[in-house]
Order: sequence, then structure tokens, then C-alpha cells
Amino acid sequence: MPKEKNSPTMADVAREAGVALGTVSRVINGQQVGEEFRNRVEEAIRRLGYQYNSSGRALRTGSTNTIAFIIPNTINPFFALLVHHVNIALEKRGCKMLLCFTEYDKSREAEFIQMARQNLVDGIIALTYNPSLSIPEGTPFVTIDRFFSSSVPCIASDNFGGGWLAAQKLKEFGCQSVAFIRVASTVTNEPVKRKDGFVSACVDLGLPFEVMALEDGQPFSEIEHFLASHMQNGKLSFDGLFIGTDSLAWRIIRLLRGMGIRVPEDVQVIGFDGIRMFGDMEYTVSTIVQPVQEIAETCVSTVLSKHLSSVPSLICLPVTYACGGTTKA
Amino acid sequence: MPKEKNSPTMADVAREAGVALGTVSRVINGQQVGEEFRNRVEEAIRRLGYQYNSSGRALRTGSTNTIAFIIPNTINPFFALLVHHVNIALEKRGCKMLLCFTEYDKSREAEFIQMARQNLVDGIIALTYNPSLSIPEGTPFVTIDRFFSSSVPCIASDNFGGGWLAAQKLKEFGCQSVAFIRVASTVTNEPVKRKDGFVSACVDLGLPFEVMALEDGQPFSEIEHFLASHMQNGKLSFDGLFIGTDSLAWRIIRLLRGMGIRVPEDVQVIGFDGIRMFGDMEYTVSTIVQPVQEIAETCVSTVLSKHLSSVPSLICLPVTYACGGTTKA
DNA sequence: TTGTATGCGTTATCAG
DNA sequence: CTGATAACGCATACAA
Repeated sequence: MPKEKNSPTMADVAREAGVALGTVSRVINGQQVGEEFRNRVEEAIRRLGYQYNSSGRALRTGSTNTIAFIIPNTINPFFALLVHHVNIALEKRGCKMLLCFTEYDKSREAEFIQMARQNLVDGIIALTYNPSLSIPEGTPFVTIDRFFSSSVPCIASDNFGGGWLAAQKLKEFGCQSVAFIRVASTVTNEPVKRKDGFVSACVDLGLPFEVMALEDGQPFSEIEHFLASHMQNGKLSFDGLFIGTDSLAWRIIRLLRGMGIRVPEDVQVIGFDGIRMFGDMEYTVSTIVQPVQEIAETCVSTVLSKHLSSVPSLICLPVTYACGGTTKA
Repeated sequence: MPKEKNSPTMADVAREAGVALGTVSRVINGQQVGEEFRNRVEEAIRRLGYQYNSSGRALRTGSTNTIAFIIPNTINPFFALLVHHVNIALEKRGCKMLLCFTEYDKSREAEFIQMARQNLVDGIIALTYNPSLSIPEGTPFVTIDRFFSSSVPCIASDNFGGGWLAAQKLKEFGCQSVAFIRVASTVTNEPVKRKDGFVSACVDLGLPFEVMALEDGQPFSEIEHFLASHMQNGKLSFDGLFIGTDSLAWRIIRLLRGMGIRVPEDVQVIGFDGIRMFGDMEYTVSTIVQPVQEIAETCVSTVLSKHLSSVPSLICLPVTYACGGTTKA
């Protein structure tokens, strides 16, 4: 079954313009062509409504100007934002994006890498959770938030600095006793450093703290138990909480309010990510904001850079604090 | 510049297996091949780590198993959800998705359609705002929320029914006087029927109502003026509001609370779309929920259907009501 | 500067 | 059922 729609080809344009095939190609690729010839070709292109066929070019050049972006989904607003900025950054450089949703499925992560190579992508940007994912040789590969090896560039927020900043802010806002709560990740990725930075700052600042991690498989109610076990006379023994993500922070705030604890009056809460209502309105919670646009820009420029090997293996980008109404500032 | 990475080709596999090129192709495409030959080929494929090259196939067959999805962005959670479900639906049918973000730019919408055809996409799904967009011949085209002509299938929620449902719910929850507020769209798309359904229901149910539209270019403060002009003795003269989208509803609720009006105690609010916190948690406001997954499924099955011409030109899918805490139910 | 001819990897047609 | 071979549309090395 050949093509159904008979679009004109370069040969058609060449015939129409009375020039050679190669000349048409050169006009299209913006190479040196005599004024007279160029006009004839451009006229013919217009007349025929010619559009170049990217499969032919890809087959010939072995490159598609396409980057695969492997990510769990777009339902999570942080991922959605990432997709958006990655696409913008790619487009700015004349590249297309091949989106791959893994749904956190490790086997799908591997399948997509294979699929991406079948499609001759020029590079892969991946935010994955499979610790033993095998990185393909010969295709530029950049990861977000996950360090594989020194030969695979990893782009991330300054998670450690973010944890530090959270503790500093809580202290600044008058907290006397704080806690860090997160869901433990099965893989050791960059975001685990949020805890390290937080703990480090608490120690440095002389701020008493506790750490609670919801291990894999434990129900959310464990967090409820943790909080309940830190109540005395209807009062929580913490007046500041740093939570691993905005999403979890939101759930915990709901929980606290259900327990009759006011936020931020009784306890101040800082999350991580910088998620806004409806994507672009106010922050959902007070938060450490990830520089999503810079992350996307860096991923794209890195994966497209000619000399991947001379690129740093870990790039951390600066985070900022933003008030979302769950702190006293 | 030829390919940098020398992946094995079908010819390599054929040589390795000691068979003809055509036989390898037949094995890969699952056609009839003798048991012995099939084994030899499969063994060779494994040994060489062969992966088929989709450009070659595309060039030959004129089809890429790719559908272009044209949409403003993924920052808006509704669009993000749509992208997600469209991708799932496509993947289920072995198709890839070429995402095109228009950022509401009319000229970009047209450019993407051209780009999509250059890439030999097998079809286009588009959520656009350019009323005079020209639909390409020869490439299956399906729209969301926008009716172009009877030859271009349009998939949408039952916007009229949704408006009706909102009025019905407000009445059911005890409202005596209601209003509909929206930002007017410059294009006449399906969502404008939300007002029609609402008005129709109010009339039928004997519910007094008003309609307010923020025209193009008017600032948000116009809505503030509208509400302020309907205040008497610190009380709003409406006890129920239906807002064009959840996002606008959220902004208006913030506004109301700033004016000292309680939601839902003083005034109940219903939005439209069905946006959830963080994509999958509770609804942001009480809302008319669009069946996003069904919309996506329908778009995909329609655009891939062999006989596009025999498809209905407008398909409306049923909406539901969901409480998000801004109504008394 | 322009024309010509080859091959990229695949599918499909035609002989064997 | 299998082998050989001709396109598909394009970029490019080489010849003019």
C-alpha cells in the first residue's frame, strides 16, 4: 500500500522549475544557489504546495531533530510543567519532542528507550525510577533528578540547598521545634538530599527536629499516627513542618486541620516543588520552588550539545522560597 | 554526514541468518515464514541486537503510526489531563503522539498543521482557537470543542447538558437566585453552550438568574464590579453561582471571601471541567466534570477510523456533577 | 554554480 | 515459501 495522498516531491518541483533535483534540495536547505535558480525553485514550490518529507530526510541523514522525553505522566502538575518547558526549549532549537509516559513502570522505561532509538531520536531526556536502567550507547542521554554515572549528565534542583532553605525559613518565622516528613523513595535519587539539607541546617541553626519517612508500602495513616503521637493536650509538639513535596504537604495540611490544628497559626508548613493552583495561579502551599524552566533549558542544551562527554555529570540549579499561605510570611 | 551509530540493518540480519532480505522483513512483520527460517532470523536478530528503523518503514509505507495532538499547553490541568488520556489511547493502538503546543497563538496552530503533514502523521487531533483555520485535505482531522464543518468530526462534552445540570443542582441545594459568570470567548465554540443549558434550565425550573460575561480585553476587576453592584447590606443578592470554568470559579471564590462572603454558606459555587488538586486528589471546587478519558478515547478512535466520512460530525459526551466543597452537597 | 547518480533501510512485487 | 530487486524522498559526493 503506497502513499494515499500524492504529495509533490522534490522531483516534481525540479521538473516544474526546470532545474535539477539537487538544486531543489540546496534551495530547501538554504545553501548557495544562483538568484535566478532560487526564484524559479521557490516559485515552483509555491505553485505545487510542496512540503518536504521528513522521513526521507531522516533516512538519509540518520537524524530526526527529535528528542525523546521519558516521564511518568502529565497528571502530576510538576511533570506537566516540565513537559511544557522542555517542549518550549526544544522548539526554540528546531526540535520536536517524542513524549513517553512510563506511569512509574520500570519495564516501560526500558521499552521506551528502545522505541526511541528505533525512531532515530537525536537524544533522550529521562526522569525515571528504575535504578538498574541500562543507558544506551551512542544516543545522548540526560537524566533529571537521578544520578547514574559520571558519563550520564544529571540535571536537578539544588535539593540539598532547598532543604537548608526550608529549615532556615522556618527558623526565621519563629519555629522552635520542627519535623521533616516524606515518602521514602525506593531509589536513591537527588530529592533524598532534601532531608540531608534540612537536617544539616537544623543542626547548624540549633533547631530541634525529627524526621519521619513513610516507607514503601506503608499506608498514609502512618503519618496520621506519627502526628497523633506527637500531640499533647490537643497541641502538636511541632510548630514547623517541612514536607517532601507540595502534594504530600497538602494532604498533611488537610489532616492537621481535621485534627483541629490550625495552619499556619499553630504549625507552619513548607512543601517542595512550587506547584501553583491551575498551573499558573497562587502557590498551593508555602514551598521551595524548583526552577523548572531552567531545568528544562539545561536538559535540552545539554542533550543537544556536541560534546556530551565534557559536560558536568551533575548540575544543580538554585531553588527559591515562596509563600503559599501556610507559613507566617 | 552519515549515521554516527552503525546500528545493524535488515541486510545484516539476513547475512547473519543466511537468508534473504525479504524473509527478514516478513518475520518482523509477522507474515508467513517457514519454522526453520523464522528461528534462524529471530536468533540473528537477538545476536545482533537488531532494531527496526522507523524512518525506512515510514518512507516506504508513507505512514508513521503517529498522530499529532495540537493543544495550547500542558500547564492548564485540563489540557494536561487530556494529553495524558490521548496518549494512553494512542499507545493502546500502537501509535505515537506528536505534541504541538500553540500557546493560544493562531498562526502557530496553522504552522503545526503543516509541520504535522511534513512528518507524515496519520491524523491530527486539535483543540484550537483560530476560527478560520484551514483543515488539510487527505489527513484525518478531529477537533475538540470546536465545530468547523460537518466533514470535520468534533468531540466535546455535553456542554449544554452540563449547564443544565449546574442549574438543577443549585436549585436542588436550595438556591433562590443565581448567576452565570464566564469569560466570553472570541470564537463560537462548544463551551458557549454551557450558558445556554444553564439559562434554559433556570427558565424551566423557575429559578431567577442573571448572566455576566467578561468580554475580551476587559479586566478581571469587571467581575468584582458586577458582584459589588449586587450587594445589599453586605449580602450578595445571589445564593448560587455557576462559573464557566473551575479556574475562574476559584478566582471568584477568592474574591468573594475577600469581600466577607462565605462559600458555600452564603453563596454556593459550581464550576466546570472537573479539575482536581495535584491532578488526582480532591476537586478544587464543586464542578461539572468533563469525561476526559472518554473524550480522548473517542478522539483517537475517530481519527484512526478508516471511514471518517461516515462518522457523526458532533459527538457530545455526558458530564457529571461532583462536589468540591463549594456547595452544600 | 548546477547536474547526475548513488544509497540510506524498508516493503512489496515478481520470479523461482 | 523464499530470493532477488525495485522503488519510497532525500542529501551529498562527484562530474560537468
